[in-house]
Amino acid sequence: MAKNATKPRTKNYGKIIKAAQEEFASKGLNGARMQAIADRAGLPKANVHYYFKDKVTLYTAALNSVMETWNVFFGSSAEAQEPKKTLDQFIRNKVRLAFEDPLASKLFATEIIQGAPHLSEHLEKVMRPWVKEKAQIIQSWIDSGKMPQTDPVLLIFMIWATTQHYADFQAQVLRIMGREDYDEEMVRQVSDFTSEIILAGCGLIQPNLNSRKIS
Amino acid sequence: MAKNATKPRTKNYGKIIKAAQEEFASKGLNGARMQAIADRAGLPKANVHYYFKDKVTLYTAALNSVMETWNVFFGSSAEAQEPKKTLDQFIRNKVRLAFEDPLASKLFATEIIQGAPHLSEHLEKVMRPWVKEKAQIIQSWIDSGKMPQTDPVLLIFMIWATTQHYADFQAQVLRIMGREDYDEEMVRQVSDFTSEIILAGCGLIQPNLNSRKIS
DNA sequence: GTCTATACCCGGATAGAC
DNA sequence: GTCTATCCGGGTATAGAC
Repeated sequence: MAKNATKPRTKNYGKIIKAAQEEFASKGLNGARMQAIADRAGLPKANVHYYFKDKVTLYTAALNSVMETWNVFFGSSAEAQEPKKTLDQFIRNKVRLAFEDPLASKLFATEIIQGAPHLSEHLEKVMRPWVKEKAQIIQSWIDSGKMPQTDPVLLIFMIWATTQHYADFQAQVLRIMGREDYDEEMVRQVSDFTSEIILAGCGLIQPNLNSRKIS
Repeated sequence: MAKNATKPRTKNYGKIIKAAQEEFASKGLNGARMQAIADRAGLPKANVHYYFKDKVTLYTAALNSVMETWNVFFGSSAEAQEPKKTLDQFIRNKVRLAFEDPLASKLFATEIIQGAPHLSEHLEKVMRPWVKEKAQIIQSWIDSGKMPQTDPVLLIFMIWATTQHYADFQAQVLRIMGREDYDEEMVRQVSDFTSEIILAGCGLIQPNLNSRKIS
């Protein structure tokens, strides 16, 4: 992205971004403290301002960093494979991401809830075309008789909502299930459950092949 | 809640709570401005402090007000009816609530994302037992052969996630669909879609009875 | 490029008149 | 009970030494 990103400068840059993601995700833009970010990064506060001129700039950078990561993950996920396998893989990837990097999802969610003031162009320029493209793939499956009629966009929303829930509402999920933390076993169970309900809901598989009770 | 809530005092009380819900939902606890809340309520700032001694107290009150409303809605929703109708009704009620009062959901979501620091007892004392009770009802349906084996708790999470998505991620949904606002037609379509996928996913109906393309 | 010390402002809270 | 004027802490941002 930068022209000469080979300098040692880049090292701190990354540390600050990561610290910022953590702080912004748990406190929001206004609740976050530059001091706290500096502490997490192991730097004096003024140093942070040296790299990022102000709070909003840093916030935007942290947000963009998350969006880039997500794009790498889901950019060219599946071209025009078979629906069952493609949707299953997509759901499992999203569930894993939610459990492994909940902060990214929380940061994004907070921004959207507040009306996406710093992300509106990204929604328009990146996410909207992305959804359009994927929706067309799904539609082509429907048209060619590979899956029953369903609204592709609402289907994508449903997958997003269900998977991100485990990242964004982590505190609620853990409290209600009486757990301290997530573990690998739960990733598997949520993946199985979510994939199964949605694929069966779309008529791609028969309901209830291997559901298990969890709580 | 108050002992003598008959005084004119109650009028402002309500106005402030409502104003607070709006402000906190769109800005978060830290981003919200007492001045802005006062303006929305049409009162001088000091007046707000007369009724609520500080910002956190007001925030908690706004949050509790939302929780009470939700409890009224979903407290005794369904005893031990038949699964198909009960789940369908529950989903449709939640969708409608999401579209009609997105602020309540946003306020709640922001609080949970940040770790539920002001809601932990409510999660423990109210929501956890609520889920436990509903999960038992679902389990009894499974045990009596009225529906196939599924994890009741994950099912509840899925319904919450999918429905609340339209409230919390309103900005994203509208942008991606290229819409300006929600309307009655969309409430219907989302209700139909969500109910259908989930009921079919649980094996309670056949997939795709009346889906329609929306975008 | 790094860090300490500080200026400045914003906003929550209150004192005190009406 | 209502409102104006003000105080004061906390937090962003920067000046300037190293």
